[in-house]
Amino acid sequence: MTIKTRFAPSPTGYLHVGGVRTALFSWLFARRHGGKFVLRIEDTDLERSTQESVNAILEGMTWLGLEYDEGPFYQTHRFERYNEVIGRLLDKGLAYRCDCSKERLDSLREKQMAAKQKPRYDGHCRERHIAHDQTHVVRFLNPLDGEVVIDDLVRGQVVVANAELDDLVIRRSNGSPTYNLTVVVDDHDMAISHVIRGDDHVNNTPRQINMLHALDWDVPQYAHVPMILGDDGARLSKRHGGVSVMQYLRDGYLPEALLNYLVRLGWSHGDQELFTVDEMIHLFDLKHVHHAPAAFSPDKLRWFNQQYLKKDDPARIAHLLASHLGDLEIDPSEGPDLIEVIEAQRERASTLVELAEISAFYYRDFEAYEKKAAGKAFKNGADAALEAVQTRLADLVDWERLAIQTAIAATVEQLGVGFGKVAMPLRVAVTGGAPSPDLDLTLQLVGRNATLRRIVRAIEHVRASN
RNA sequence: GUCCCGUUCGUCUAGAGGCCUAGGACAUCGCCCUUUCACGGCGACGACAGGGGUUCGACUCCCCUACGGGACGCCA
Repeated sequence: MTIKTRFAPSPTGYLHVGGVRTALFSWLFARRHGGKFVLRIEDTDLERSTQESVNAILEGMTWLGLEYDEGPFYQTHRFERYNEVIGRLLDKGLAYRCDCSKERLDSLREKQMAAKQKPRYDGHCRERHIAHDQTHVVRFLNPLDGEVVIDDLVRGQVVVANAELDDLVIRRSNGSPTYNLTVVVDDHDMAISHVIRGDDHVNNTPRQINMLHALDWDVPQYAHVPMILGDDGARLSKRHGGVSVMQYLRDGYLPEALLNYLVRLGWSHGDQELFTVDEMIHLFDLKHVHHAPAAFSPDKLRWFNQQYLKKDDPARIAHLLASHLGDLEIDPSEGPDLIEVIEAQRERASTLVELAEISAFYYRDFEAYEKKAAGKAFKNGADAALEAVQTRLADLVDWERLAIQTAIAATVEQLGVGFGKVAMPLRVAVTGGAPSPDLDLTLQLVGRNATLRRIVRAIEHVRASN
């Protein structure tokens, strides 16, 4: 059997991490088994679907590298096919028209709730044989007896009694087909072998299986993966990661870090935390998908991102970092080599945004000294140390770290003080207090002119404030 | 309310009846490294929801309770 999975979002909002995680699992499963991955846009809700949302989905998939082999297919382009299937169901007596009023349905629901029953359609129009009229909804004739068994690849066997189900609407009064019908038709037409989706769909599965049976079509394999919760255990919301995936791009996350974090949310391979995309593909399986919902942890995502920041190709990071530096109105070509700066700073940041912020001082004079650092470094006497080291640095023929190191050491010896007495004020003078690597390397990268200029500025600052 | 699903450190998780004195990761705290900040290393704290069974033996199997989530739309 050819393995084929799909990701089928509805374009009614941004693409968030929950959706991405489901897409990732589907994609991984297809790749793992040499199958195909389909993208299908479920836009039958004409009211709420928007082109912006479609774009957001496409954009997100591209950013994360979840490339699809077929699609995107749009359900709104397939209404003719859905109607054909609905017609077939009608002809076979497996669906019927219903003209129950909203009022009748509402009061029915109220009565059932009051009687502590599950609210559901009572089949009122089943035998009424309402004549053809486009304004009437069409309902699927669900079996009354028996049960539906789902052999779910992650949860095992799930059994639901048909008595719990009702005759769901498959065509609205405006003529458009509904979700449960379109999924069944599309998954069949697109030859989907494995339906991997969020477990908010388990309740729909028995209905879909019944329709599949009515149509005499094969039932695909199902795998319902648990949902992602916010870090407070409640439903994902904007407060904790429920934002558009593109926000993570803006916030300076690397796509592979997000993917790595997400694959570990609900899936595991022993104790392994770090997976390259290739490893994910080779190791992913449905068997190790956890059954319980998982809470999203921004802290751990940051950790993953830092891991990737530390080991990714600097040239690639440079490319991505440039745009974040641009946001700070910094042009990296007007300063030290960006690759060298990245190699010096990378392990001090968790995101590209942070990396840009702590690297700004290499490219332009900072506005103000970091208060705590300045308080410690700019004590009385710091001006003398700065003056002494400035003199030696100004005399350097070669502006490179070894020479710089020697100059600092000579100053320390000349003054007869501890290394920190010179190094601390010097570091703050040059970096403003930002996290920075070894002093000699830092000064080398900042450059002679900027270094000397900043030392003078610091001397003035110390004298003015003491 | 009814149905479905779930429940291991604060969080993500390992765990397929004896390998569990319950392992790893994030976070937190401490120590080491150190020229700041980090990285790294070492360590500490910290969990099988509760109760009944089954079994020589239960985190693992069964039942009940509690709690949590999902579904119950002419949304998907």
